Order: sequence, then C-alpha cells, then structure tokens
Amino acid sequence: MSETRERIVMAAMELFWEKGYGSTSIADILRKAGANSGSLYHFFPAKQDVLNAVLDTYFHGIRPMLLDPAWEGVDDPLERVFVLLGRYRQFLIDTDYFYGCPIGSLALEIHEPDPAVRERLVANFSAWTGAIEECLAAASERLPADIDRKALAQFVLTAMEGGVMQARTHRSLEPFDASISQLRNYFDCLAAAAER
Amino acid sequence: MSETRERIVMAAMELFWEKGYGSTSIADILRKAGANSGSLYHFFPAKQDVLNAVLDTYFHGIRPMLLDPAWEGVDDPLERVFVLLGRYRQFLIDTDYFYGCPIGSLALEIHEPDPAVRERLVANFSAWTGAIEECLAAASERLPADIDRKALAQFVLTAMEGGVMQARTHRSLEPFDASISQLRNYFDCLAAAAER
DNA sequence: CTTACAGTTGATTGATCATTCAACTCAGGG
DNA sequence: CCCTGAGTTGAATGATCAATCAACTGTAAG
Repeated sequence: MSETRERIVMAAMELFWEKGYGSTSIADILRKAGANSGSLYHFFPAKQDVLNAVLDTYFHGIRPMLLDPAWEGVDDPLERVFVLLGRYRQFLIDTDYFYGCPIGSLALEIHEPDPAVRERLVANFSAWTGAIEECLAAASERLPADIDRKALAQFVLTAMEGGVMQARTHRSLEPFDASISQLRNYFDCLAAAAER
Repeated sequence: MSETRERIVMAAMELFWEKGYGSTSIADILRKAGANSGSLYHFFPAKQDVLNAVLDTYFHGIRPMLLDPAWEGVDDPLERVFVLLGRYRQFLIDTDYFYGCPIGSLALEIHEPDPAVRERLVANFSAWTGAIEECLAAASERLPADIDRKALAQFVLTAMEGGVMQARTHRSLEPFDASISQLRNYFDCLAAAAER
C-alpha cells in the first residue's frame, strides 16, 4: 500500500510549511507520519525527493484546494482576483501572522535548487499566475486593450508574496493591506483607462 | 581587538546570504573568517547573536552601501525609486539569478523569529520603505494629494521582493521586469491623476 | 616583575543529522 | 508449500551540528 507514502508526504508538507525544508529532519517527518526510516527510503531515494513529492501535491491541489473553494459563488473575474488575495489575508489572521505562502518560502529558502525542485517551484507559480491570467482574460473588456495580461498576473503574485512577507515580519496586516489596496487602486486606474 | 569580530560578522553575512541562516554552520563561518570557535563564542553567546549582528550591519549599511551609491547623480525623487529597483535588477544579472534580497530571504526563512531577530528584520524593512517614502514626499506635487505615501512605499518594497523571488525561481528577468513595468505604469496613472 | 584580563586556541561533548542495511512480515501465484 | 517481492522494522553508521572549556598568549597597568 502507498498509504504510508501518503502519510509521509502529508507530514512533510506540514513540517516544511511550519519549519522550512532545511530545518525539518527526516526524524521529524517519521515521527509525525508514524513511520520508520526504512519506509521513507523505500519510497524516496533522498530527502529532496520528499520535497519534490510535496511540491507535486501542492501543484495538483491548486485548483481543488485553493482556487475552487476561494471562488465558489464568485463569478466576477476581477473580484475573483481580490477574493483570492483576501484568502491569503485570512490565512495570516488564522495563523496569527505565522502564515507564509509555502511555495514562496521554499523558493527563497532553497538557495541552490536542484533543477527538479526549481522546475516544480516554477510550475506552482505558473499555475497560480495562469489562473489569474484567465481571470484577466475573462475581464478583458474592463482592462486596457493593450495590457500585458501575463505581466499583470505576475504582478498580482508579486503583490501577494511581498505583502505576505512583510505582514509576517511586522506581525501586522497593515503592510499586506497597504499593498493590496495599492493594487486595487491600480486596477481601478486600468478600468478607468479602459473606458476611454 | 574586535577585528576578529568584524571578520566573523562579514563572513556570516556572506554565508547567510549565499546559503541561508539554517544551512550555514558555525564551522562554515569560522572557516571563512579564519577564526576559532572560542573566538566566536567569546563575542557572541550563540549563533543567533551572530545573525543579529549581521542584521545590524545591514541596517547601518542601507544608506552608505545601498542608497547613496544607487542615487549618486540622480536627483529626481521618483526616478530614484526606479533607479533603486534597477539596482536589484542588476544584482540578479550579476549573480546569474542567484541573488535574493538578504533581508527578505531571512524574513521568510526564520519561521519562529526570536523577538530580537524580528525587530531587526522590521527595522531593515522600515528603513528601506522609509527612504522610499521620503522620495514620494519629495515628489508629492506629482502624486495625488490624498495618496497614502507609506502604503505606496510598502507597495514598492512588495514589488521588489516579489519580483526578485520570481526572477530567482524562473531564472529569468521576465517576472521582475513584468512587475516593475506594472509598477511604473501605476506610477504613471498616479501622475496623470495628480495633474487633474 | 606581577597582576589582570581581553582575546585566542582547538580538542571535546553530546545531540542530531541523512542515510544504510540486514532481517523481517505478509500477501499472491504457481 | 514454497517462492517472490513489495513494504516494514529499527539499530547502526559516520558526518556534522552548536556549544563548551581549560589552557594559553599578548598587552597594559601598577
């Protein structure tokens, strides 16, 4: 059975998010998963392959675990952008400013990323910005015709990651809210420009 | 003499930037600094105090090492904002996308920051955004009168950190340039609004 | 010369690290 | 009934970790 494998990946996902990759020991993972080291190494050649499995799990979870719940009952594509950002705001509140985007944290922590790891980090970022880009495309008539939608979508991710980083550090919503309100103001400017 | 102390701090600064705090061992620092463990523990009670000293060094270096060189010969306050961002762009190029803002990286890496550490991370962020805020104040006639300058300054930091994070991960300037060009576009919108 | 003390030396400690491995269980097929 | 192999067990390995410490050096003051 790969039920053990799944338990290991889930435990690792939680621990990497809580403590980071480097500060999580194999022993930590085994303890939380209730498994033995031999089992882990039966499924994964090395620690890094556990990380890869975790990143794959995040990747496959983006739609069902993040976007779908966030966007339930929200049809307006531009509102969806800010509803998603609002979800990150709620994460910060719920975790008492402990929250950090797991992908962003890992992206900065892994300083010499193995190609396989970096590839998966990119895939996660791209899936996120890709979803935003779809929202922007669906709202194209409310944005300037010549807007670079990919660039704008990456800018939305930038605003989220930078806002979360500062909020965590300040232990305050203020820098996050400041960033998002500036982003909203920018979108209002774009909408005004599109009407002309 | 505290020349040894200085060598230890400089070595630690470089290593924390290259490999992160957790992945840098005391032995790494000692090797690079050419010192013995006893010397390090003579000056610093524990590893974390070395980190504090490094963060203090960054803090005191913001003006003389970062802002002054970046802004030499640049008088226009809004241009100063983008010249500074351009400097981070150059860091990415010079380091082959290895560069990460050392403060931002540490802010995300240290998951359970000791108050003393967090305080210093906040001080560094605040010094950075404070300097941007001064630029915005100096250009107040070219911005809407009701603009929240502190929020906008934090947004500039957000754009830098988020842009650097994505550029590092993608190993490409594209997400950084995309973010900065959107930010520039926002500033242009603000300037246009200010004229009315 | 004597005392004192800041700074240095590097071996040592015990914990913890990722990883290995030989032995074991157990289910399914022949 | 035995064989095969996927999955499991947990002790063991050797490396590396942060931190300690008693002994030493150089210097400066009295």
